Amino acid sequence: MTPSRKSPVEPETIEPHMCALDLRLEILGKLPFFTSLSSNEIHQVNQSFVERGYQPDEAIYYTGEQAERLYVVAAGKVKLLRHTISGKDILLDVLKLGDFFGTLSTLGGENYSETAVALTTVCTLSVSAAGFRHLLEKFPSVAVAVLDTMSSRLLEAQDMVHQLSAHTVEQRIAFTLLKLAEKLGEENDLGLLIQMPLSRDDLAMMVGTTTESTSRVMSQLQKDGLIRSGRQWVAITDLDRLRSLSGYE
Amino acid sequence: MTPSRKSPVEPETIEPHMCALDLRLEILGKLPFFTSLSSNEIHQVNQSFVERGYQPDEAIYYTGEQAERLYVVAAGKVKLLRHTISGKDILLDVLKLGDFFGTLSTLGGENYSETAVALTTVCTLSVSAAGFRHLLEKFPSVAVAVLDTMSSRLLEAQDMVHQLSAHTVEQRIAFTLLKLAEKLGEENDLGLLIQMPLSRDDLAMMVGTTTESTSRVMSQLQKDGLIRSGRQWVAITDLDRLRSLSGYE
DNA sequence: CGCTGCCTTGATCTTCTTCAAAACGTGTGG
DNA sequence: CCACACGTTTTGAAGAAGATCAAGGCAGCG
Repeated sequence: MTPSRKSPVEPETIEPHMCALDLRLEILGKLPFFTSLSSNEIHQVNQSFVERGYQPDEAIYYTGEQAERLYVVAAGKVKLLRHTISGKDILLDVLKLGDFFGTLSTLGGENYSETAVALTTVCTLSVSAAGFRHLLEKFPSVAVAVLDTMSSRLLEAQDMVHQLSAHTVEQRIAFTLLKLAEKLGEENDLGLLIQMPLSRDDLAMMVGTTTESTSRVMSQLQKDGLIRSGRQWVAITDLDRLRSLSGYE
Repeated sequence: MTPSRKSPVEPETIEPHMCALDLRLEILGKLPFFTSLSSNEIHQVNQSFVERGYQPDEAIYYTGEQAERLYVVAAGKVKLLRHTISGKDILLDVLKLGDFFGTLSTLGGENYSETAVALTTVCTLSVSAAGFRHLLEKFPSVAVAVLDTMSSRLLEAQDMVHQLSAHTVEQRIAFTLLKLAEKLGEENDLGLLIQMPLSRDDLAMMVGTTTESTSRVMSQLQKDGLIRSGRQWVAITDLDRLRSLSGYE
């Protein structure tokens, strides 16, 4: 049943030149924050940003560290997690090209509330809290754009709360797969493939359950023909049924 | 055991004059958004706001309605809820004097993702999305303040996700009581009293469980001397033990 | 005083976790 | 190219946590 080849997920390869100047400008210009700016202004903005690369599984920052910077994903994928005393981590979000993370507070002096880890090879652009505040004050339209982004993030988090408190593990997994597909989905011969290495364990951390429970549910979903999945990859084959399963209005 | 008198929670009485002009200015001036403005500027801001009163249990807006306004609580308390198909609502947050709700998106054209209901007699000040956008562009410092507020809101929502996915019902109730006490707590002879009508059912909706489970946990907490509680009210008598129970770092 | 909500308590049943072990896939080094 | 080794995934069985169903109690209010 399961395809006999290796993971269909493309292993993101990033060459050193990928964070080069022209690329940077293009990436910054496409950020929702800066779409309203002229290319000249983008150039100014670019001055404030610093680039940096990370290897898979390398941490970008840890929970509790002084929150000093705002990051933007310039290439690759990043995951945000929280730890618990019991060692039962939870995975808050997965970020791709153009997503930002770190601190949006312009005050500084706070701590990161989550840990950011490179999921693939990653290149980030980042700006200090003070530098960001500067940008906001210089370009009021940026502030408005940031606000809009923030409010949709807040909505997402509340969706998550909603989802966690009122649904079964199966429903939560269905919902999470749909969300991931929306963000990282790529149509191919297997179905709608989620473009990231995604283990049962990752999924378990996202929906707040165990690896075993996740495995059982995934097996069932596969048997029912809603998904196809193998080692660290998942593709959706029946969006409609998955959606109705998720119980989301 | 239980005090023989009626609920110790003050029934918030609001006189018609409570939304009067001078009061409005005072309230607006105290909002985190506007603390940086001069009293003259506050006067300008005030022009954009409209006031309105609500009775307990009256809806301010419903999920799915066109999201056109940003509200501020000028008096009383407001709760935000989400509905599910199964009728199992969840309670996202309780708001008090100075808290804002509604839409922060300056775009308009979106829908409210939650329902806002007056918990007590309530007076709100509100501004249209367009009017708010106007304020942001006129006073850049406001935008920065709004952002900071937003980012702490986002953190709260993520805390909630964290809490829901990794903890037992008992821990979640302990945590929720602590959060409510932090926001609405008032020291008195019973302990740290949560100043709002708070039923078992409300709590259940907040932690994503049933009325019965909540009742069992609350009885146990009372027996163990961590809280005192009666019909629609809760007071905390042992903060430390409650905190350690909640399992929150 | 009796009605209407809230709150409590018990018994049963479902869902999910936990513990344990085996099967599988992938990349590695012989 | 094969075989081994490691991490991932699967499966089973026992147990715990919580949901559900069903009554009954208690407070406040007309």
